[in-house]
Formats: sequence, structure tokens, C-alpha cells
Amino acid sequence: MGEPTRLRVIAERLNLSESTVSRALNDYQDISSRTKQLVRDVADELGYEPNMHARRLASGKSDTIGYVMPAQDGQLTETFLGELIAGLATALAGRSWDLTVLAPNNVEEEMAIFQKIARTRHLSGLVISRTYSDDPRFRILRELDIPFVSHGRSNDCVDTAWIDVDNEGAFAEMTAHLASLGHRRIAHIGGPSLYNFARQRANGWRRGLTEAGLAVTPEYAETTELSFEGGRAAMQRLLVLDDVPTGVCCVSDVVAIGAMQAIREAGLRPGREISIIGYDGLDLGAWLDPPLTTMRQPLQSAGRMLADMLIKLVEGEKQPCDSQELFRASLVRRGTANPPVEGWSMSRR
Amino acid sequence: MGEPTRLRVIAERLNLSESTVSRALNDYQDISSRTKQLVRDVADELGYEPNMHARRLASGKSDTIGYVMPAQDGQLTETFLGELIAGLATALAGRSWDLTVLAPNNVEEEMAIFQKIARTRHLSGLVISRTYSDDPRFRILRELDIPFVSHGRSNDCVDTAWIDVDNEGAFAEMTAHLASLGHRRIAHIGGPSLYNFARQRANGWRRGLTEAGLAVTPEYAETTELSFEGGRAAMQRLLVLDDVPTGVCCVSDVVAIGAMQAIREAGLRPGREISIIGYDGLDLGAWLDPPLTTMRQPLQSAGRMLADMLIKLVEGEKQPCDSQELFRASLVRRGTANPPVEGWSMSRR
DNA sequence: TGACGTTCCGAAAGCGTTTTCGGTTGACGC
DNA sequence: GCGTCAACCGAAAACGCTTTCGGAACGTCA
Repeated sequence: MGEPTRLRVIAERLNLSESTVSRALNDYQDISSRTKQLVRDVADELGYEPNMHARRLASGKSDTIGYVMPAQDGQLTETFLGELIAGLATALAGRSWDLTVLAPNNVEEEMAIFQKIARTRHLSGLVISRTYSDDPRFRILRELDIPFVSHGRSNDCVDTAWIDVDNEGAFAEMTAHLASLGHRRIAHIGGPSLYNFARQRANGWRRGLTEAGLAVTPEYAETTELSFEGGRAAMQRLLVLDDVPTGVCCVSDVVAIGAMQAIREAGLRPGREISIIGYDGLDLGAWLDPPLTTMRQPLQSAGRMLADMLIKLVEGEKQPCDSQELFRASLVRRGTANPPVEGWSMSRR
Repeated sequence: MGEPTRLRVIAERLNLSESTVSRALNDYQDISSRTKQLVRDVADELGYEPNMHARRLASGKSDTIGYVMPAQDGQLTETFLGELIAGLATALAGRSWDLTVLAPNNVEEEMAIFQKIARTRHLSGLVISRTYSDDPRFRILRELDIPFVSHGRSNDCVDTAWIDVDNEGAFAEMTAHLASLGHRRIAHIGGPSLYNFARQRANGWRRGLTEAGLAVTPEYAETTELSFEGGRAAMQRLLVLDDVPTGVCCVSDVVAIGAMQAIREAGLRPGREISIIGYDGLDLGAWLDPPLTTMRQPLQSAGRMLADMLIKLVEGEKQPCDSQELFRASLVRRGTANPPVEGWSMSRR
């Protein structure tokens, strides 16, 4: 392959100085358009690619953002990760920025990473996800003055950039849907309230109940971990209640699938004696028996948006508080949400 | 935050030269251990972090590897991606290398990326996945002299580094299992033979049949895309055969789930009239009704292995042909593979 | 005591860009 | 024909580190 083309060889070839060539390629105003064209032609011909390390050293910019992976606890949440990362990568590639992935194993490591970035500035910005209700990262990153955007909100995110889904609205709608089908005993299987989205969804369920004129029964508010087994366990607890609910709003499709299992194990059929609605809109749900009714998040392109936002932040084109986007989820009617069965009432009494 | 600590300030503080400090930190042999300790202490105290751009420019090494994401066609394949990327990232972080993610939108873009890497060497190596039977990338990367390891094999991978699962063995075992249950009409729903793993799995099915003393019926060799719908369509084709198979080996769990749907739609029950075995070992399968029998890949830690291998390659500690690892998959018995129903035979005749 | 090694460190030349600061042209107006 | 002003371009100093090379200082051995 020989020597890689550097600025120098194209300068020599045109009898220009390196600095002129550099500015020509970077479209400076003090270079004649004739020269610019000349330089560009030769650069193309020679297949010139700037040495990014030199460029970054000299300019002080890194043109690289980091994606902080969520802790590896959940399971199918990961379905989502691939798409998100791909979205980030392609959006960045379009502007010839790079994406590096960070995978801290615990909070200490995560903080160490932040400190290092603050010191070396080798990453221009960060994308974080899986936000907590009380998420210290928001404060820390603000203090360290590291530009970032989050996928999901937190308590103190008024001044920061984020994109999120209207979780509360979605669960209010979900609950309203069950109510409109005739359900009056509507439960909620939520996630750890540590997660902000879990809290929002629980709130949505409560709001939905209230708006439908139904009371908020405390025993109907279950909480569990975000897994199949978690959903199953929570549903089992609901099944031994005096008044078993006839409709259940689940914090995620995965949890809903676990709940369906518990329902079957009790000799019932999901969508008949007990209606179930999930959340996430996984394609998978359509292939279950019966197919899972769910809410679809409109975030296929979350990666692109996050990347675009972050770049604008880094380049100072926008303020964090102007970079906030809320999306609505939409109901996907499939087979697990139907009117309650007349006269059926399961009771342990 | 003030000025970030540079080599110079720690040199001045100790009345040493920058070069000495640099070599001390990099553990050169010509620095006394006393000096090394002194330097390290001050570096710690000042929270020194080297400027990686400067370091990379000077050393010519990039200490960064790239992961080339597979084209975004499949669906639940992505489940796997999150774990893989996390594995790569953590393994690299341990040696303070970086991971950058590449997401080419098509083959041209992928080639352009390769060319650029070859010219600028801004990535020390590459991890590729989703390999094809005839995968031009192996040749190109070898020609461009870019170190790489692949997740999955290809036709010409004898001289390259890879990790893979013994797909053929797995499908031979899967087929043998069905045969041992008493099945004699065993079909295969395979993936596009463009993918190397798909071809290997089909071969495994054939070998399994032969070893069980069964004939290889061409009509039983279905091919489809790797999706729920693909599995459904393929199974529908098998269901209208003169002699409907009683056992089906599916190229993936996702395809198997689609096939189960088709079976139900035909008024039959998976695991009763027709047995199904999937592949991938998704946790999800355990939560289906009935739970899906499958083969589990032992590749949770694939990311780590790939990263370790690649680093050794880059550093010249190993040759590509010495970096090849083959794993075995293992049968996970759940509910969809049972002895054939006596006397049942579905025929369109 | 001189030759010869070792051990340790400093000087200096990069690495390939960016970016500031002047300086040289030529045009233009008076 | 002189000053003025754009329009363009070159020189040179960074950016912060690595790495080679040479040399001082010290010891060892004949």
C-alpha cells in the first residue's frame, strides 16, 4: 500500500504550503475557490484521509461521543440496544464522528469514567440510558461540564437534554383501554421504582384509574424485577388476592409474558379470564398464543435523535433545556385484552 | 477544574525531563525503580491521565478496535448484540483499549470503511460477525492487512482468527434427538444459505438423518429468512406436503416460533402432532406455550474472547491460525420435542 | 590508573494536524 | 504614483506525547 498520503505530499505536489492545504480542505474563507478545488482534486486522487489523531491533538476536539451501556441486568431489554447503538453509529458516521461504547461494571467504574473524561476530554459528549428516578449522573455530569443527553428522564432533568416516551400517558391510556372494555378491577405490575420509567408508568396507571372513576386499590399495585420470572411471580401474587383483578397493565412485554405464564398455570387463559397489556411493542408479542396486546414505543430512531442532539450540544448550537423531546406510545391491539368474562369471579374465599 | 495535568507539570515538579517521566510511566527498563516510584506517586497525586490523542499520534498505535455491526435486517438476533458489545467493551476496558462501533448501511460503505482503516490505521483491528459462506471480507481484510477476528466461520477462514459454534454438530445432535424419540419424517427449516451458519446447520441435519439411517428427503429441506414470518411461511409449506413431517429442526428460535404459529393455525399443537426444536437457547423460549425445546449456544462470553484474541493478534503474540475456537451447543429439553403421536398421519391425499 | 561496562537520564527530533499572524500581491481610488 | 484595502497564501508555533541516541556518572577489573 505504500506510504499513506499526508498533508505534506499533496502540498508538495501543488507547490503549496501544508497550512494552505489544510485550510483548503477545511473550507476556510481565506483560500481562493480555485485553490480549494485544486487541493480537493488532488486529495481525492491520492485518496487522502486525515490522520485523526493528529487532527484531534491539534484541534483539541475529539469528534467522538461515548455511549454508556446500562448495567447488564435485564434481558430482552437488549433487543433494543442493538438498534439504539446502530442508530447512534450511523448518525455519527454521517458527520464523520465516532462512537465508542463504555460498559462500566458498577457505579464506581462509571464515576471513574466520568472523571477521566472530564480530565482528558477525549470524548466530546455522552449518551446515557436506563435512567433512575434519583439519578446522580445528571448532577455529576453537569458539574463536570460534560455534555450529555439521556435516554429517559429523571427527577432533575429540567436543565438537561433528553428524549423520552410519555410513559405516564401511555399507561393512563392503557388503563383507560381496559376500563373501556368493561374492566373494573385493573392491576399494575410495575418495575423497580428506582427506575424513573417504572415510577412514571405506575403513575400513569393511577391516573388512568382515577380518570375512569375507579379506585386505586393498593393491593393491585405490584412491583417486580424486569424479567419473565418477575412477571410470573407478581402475577401469582395477584392471583391469590380476594378479588383477583380481571385486567393487568404490565411494565414491559417481558414481564407480561411472565404474567401470562402464571395465568396459564392457574388454569386460566390470558385474554379471557384475565386481560393483559404489555409495553414495548416487541414484534415477538404478535407470535405468542394468544398474541400480546401492547403499547409500541416510537423510538426506532432514538439513536439518530440522541446523536443529533448531542452533536448540537457539543457544538454549542443548542442549549440542553432546548433539547428535550417527548414521544407518545400507541396501543397495539392484539389478543390479550378483551372484555371481562361475564359472571366470572375468582376468589379464594 | 483548572489545567489538566500534563507530562510537563509532573516533570517540573520532580526536576526531571518529560521524556524520563514518560518512560517511567511506561515502565521502561532504563529508569531506576526509585525514579519510577517517585513519578508514579506524583502522577497519582495529580490525577494524571495521558492525552490519548497525543499518545496515539506519537506512538502510531491506536489501541482501539472496531466492531462492525451486522446489517440491520434480522430482529431478535439483536438480543445477542447487546451482550456481545458489552463483552467486547469490558474486555477492552480492562487493558485500557477502546471500542468503536461501525454500522455500515451496505457493502459499499463497509468496503469504504475497510479502505479507510487500511490507510489511516486509526483502528488496530476489527471484529466482524454474521459471516457469509462466501464472505469477501475475509479476503479483503487479509489483503489490506487489517487484523481481525470473526464471529462465525466462512469458506476461506483457515488462516484467519475466529470463534464459532459447531453448528453442524449441533444440528446432527438435534436431528438424532428427534430420531431417538421415534420420529422418521424429520424436516429442516433453514436460513438463507448465503449465511455460513445456515449452510452448516443444514449439513448437520443431513448428517443426523444419515447417521440415524433415515433418507434425506429433498422436500423436507426448507429455506427461509430469519424471522418469525419466515418460519411461519416455511412451516406452512411443509404442512401441505403429502407426508407431513412429524419433527422439524429450525435454524433459530425465532424461526421456530413462527413455525409453531403455523402449526397452531393448522389446528395442531406444537410438540404433539409435530415436534419442533429451535436453536439459540433464548430464555424467551421457556415462556412460550408450550415451552420451546432448543439448543443453547455457550457464547455468553463471546465478546470477551473476541476482544482477547484480537488484542493478541494485534500485538503479534499469536498467529491468526492459532486463534480459532470451536464451541459445542447443548440440547435444552423443554416442551416441543416429544415422541410422535401414534397413528397420526396428516395427508392431503 | 586507565579502559571498559552499566546504569540512568536529558536532548531533541519527530508524529500530522490546526490555527494565528503577518506578509505579499494586485486592484482601485484619488 | 501613492496609499489603502482586499484577497490569498506561507511561516511557524503549537498540541502532548514517544522514542532514539548520546552522554554523564559511577563502578569494576586488570
